[in-house]
Parts: sequence; C-alpha cells; structure tokens
Amino acid sequence: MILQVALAIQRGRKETRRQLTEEEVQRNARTYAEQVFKVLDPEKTRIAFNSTWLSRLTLEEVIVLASRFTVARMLEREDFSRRLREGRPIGLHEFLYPLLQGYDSVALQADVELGGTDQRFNLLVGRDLQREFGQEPQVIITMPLLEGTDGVEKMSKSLGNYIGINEPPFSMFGKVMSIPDSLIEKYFVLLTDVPLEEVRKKKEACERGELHPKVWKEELAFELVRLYHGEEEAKRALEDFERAFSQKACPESAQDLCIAQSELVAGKLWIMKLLQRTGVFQSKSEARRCLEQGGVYLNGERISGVDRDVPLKDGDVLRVGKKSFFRIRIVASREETSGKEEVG
RNA sequence: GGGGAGGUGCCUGAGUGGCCAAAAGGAGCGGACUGUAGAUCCGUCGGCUGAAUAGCCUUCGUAGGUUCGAAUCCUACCCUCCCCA
Repeated sequence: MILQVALAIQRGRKETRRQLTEEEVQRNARTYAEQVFKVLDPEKTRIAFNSTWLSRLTLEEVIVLASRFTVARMLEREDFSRRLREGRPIGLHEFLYPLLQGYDSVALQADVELGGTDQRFNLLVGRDLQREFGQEPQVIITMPLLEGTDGVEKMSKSLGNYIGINEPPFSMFGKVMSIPDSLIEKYFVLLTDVPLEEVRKKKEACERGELHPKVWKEELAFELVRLYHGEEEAKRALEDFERAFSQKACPESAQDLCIAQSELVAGKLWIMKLLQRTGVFQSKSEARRCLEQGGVYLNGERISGVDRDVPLKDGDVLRVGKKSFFRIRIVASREETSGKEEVG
C-alpha cells in the first residue's frame, strides 16, 4: 500500500520564503526521517522526494494541470477565501501548491493520503486529479489538529509552540507540563495509546476534584516521554522535573558547560562571559536583563550585579531563568570546551 | 490603462517635524505566588561598551533631498489592497 503523508509547505504571513539549497533540503529530509522512524518501521518504509517527478514537469504540463481547476474551486478553501475577504494578498503560486500536492498522489499512485483537517482541500484535489489521470482516487484520512503548548494555535515549528518528537526527555516533559489543563484530554486521546475509557474516567475524576490536574498532566508527560524515549528516561524526566520546579534544584540531566582552566582568572570568571557561554541568550542585553531581574543562580544562590566575577569549580550548578540548568565542568584546554550546539 | 487607500519593532497596531528606540495589546523573557514551564499579579522587552543617574550605533518599504533636527515634509522607485476599464 502506498501511503502518502504530506509534509506541509510553510506559508508564512510574509510570502517571501527563501529557496532552500539542495543540501538544506537533504538535511531537513534526514531530520524528518529521523523523527518519522520513531513511529514507522524503517524496513517497511520508502521515502520518495516529489522533486523526482515535479522537476520533470514541463510548462505545458503545468498549464494543463492548472486548467483542470477553477479559481472558484480554489476559493472554496477557507484560507484563500478568508484572505480574499480580508484584503490580504494571495500569491498566484499558492494556487499551484494544492495542484502539485495533488499531482504527487498521481505520481505515487497513492492509495491513502494522510493529513490534518486543514489539509482536506489539498487531499481532495489529489482525488480529483487521480480521476483525471484514470486512477482510482485515493482514500483520504484527516486527523484533528492539535493545539500547541500555548493552547491556542495549532502546533507548528514556525510558531515555536511545538513539542519535538526527538526532543530530549527533560524538555519534552517540561513542555507537556506547560500545556493548559484543558488540553490534557485531547493530548491523551490523540497522542497516546491509553484507552479512551480510561481517559474519560480520569477526566471525570479531575472534574470532581478527586484527581489533581497537575498529577494527571504528569501522567501524560510521563506517557509521552516513555513512548519516545523509553520507561527509564521517562522516570528520570519526571524526577528531574519535580526536582527542578518543585524543589528548584538541579535536574540530573543538566547539560554540561565546559570552561577551560585558561579562561579563569584566579579561579574566577566574569559573570557575563559565563552567561554568554550558556548560549541561551540572543544578545548580551538579553543576558544582562535576565541577570538584573534576578534570574541567574550559581549553586542555588542568586547572582546579582553585572559587574561580578564568580568563582567556579568543577561540578558547580548554574541556573539561568526557570528552565535552563548547567553543570560546570572545568577542563584543561580550550579544545575540550563545548560550545552551545545549534538546536534545529 | 484610470482613480483611491496603504507599507511602523517578533505579530497586531497608534503616531503626521523635536518630549520617538517609537503609545496600546499579544507573543517572548524575568520575578512573586502556586498546582507545573498551567492560572494570576508585577516587571522587562533593538543592539553595543567590564556596566552605566552615561555614551554610541542601528530601526518606521527602498534610495535620495529639505531642515539645526525626519517614522513624520519633498522627489523617485519597489510592494500590497480596493474600485473602474
């Protein structure tokens, strides 16, 4: 069976979207694959790139494809009609996306296409085009959209309200804990294998005040971390979370922050230098603000004042803001120091 | 082709010569509190300077110009939306 899962083409408010280089596309694809294989069996999965067939389309073929559709039908799509109503721009090329995605179904001779409910229009276009090309139209399966950690917008990477499938256990756990209580049920239903009956009972218990929402949410967070990282990691994440936020202590899984011996002056380092090394700040002003507002702790003790050199020793714990913990490692040479690796 | 409206910080959106790094709200961040990174309240929210009751740099579509001084006035250009053809 050929199952098609469309990876959404991002349409930002600003339509100017940078063309990705071939390497970037490849890298993104690898990242997606990595995540997908947390769920699918790699042995039974084949990944196809639509550039394989789309780049071979001639202008003539594109025009023929476009002639199969009318503007009125395009405007059936909620997103388009709304923007039209609100006087916001719609790029002509955007009409092409549903068409090309539909053509993917033709090229793959897809049996089933899977997507969020917001993809319904595009999925249906696939059926229409398949019929045009004499194929049996695919079955489409749409799934409810899941709100992100803000509880309002749909979960998306560009909105920054997502929980990554390949995220480290601690932050995955924490992010789940940050969703509004009202979303706990939905997360259980859509993301876990916990029987619906049980979810319903827990919800009722919650409403009766017999089950604390925080406890229930912890069960959810535990379950999700277990799913993607295993039982052991889930236990650790739970413990770490309790430790970090209920007791405000350092979680076991704190990231190491390596400082070279040579960077220290009389065993001390200027606090601003130290903060820079954590990589959690976009700018020095941001770091300074956090420091001035009392968000920096060394071994549980609040550091105040920008003009401070702090003594550092191996094993010290640096806390920056609510959620970032670092364990200081003093190393011999600069080569061993770890910079902040980029999070994609 | 003709006529009209408009482009402001991450987003929405006020501002029509100096009091503007730019109102207000949202997002983000920090603090307090707590039941969690949830709710609420308070604060913060361009950048740089070893740090500041200071200074400097960059930003109001782009490029020039007027002016002691420009998001604000002028010129050209780019872009978006609406109406007519």
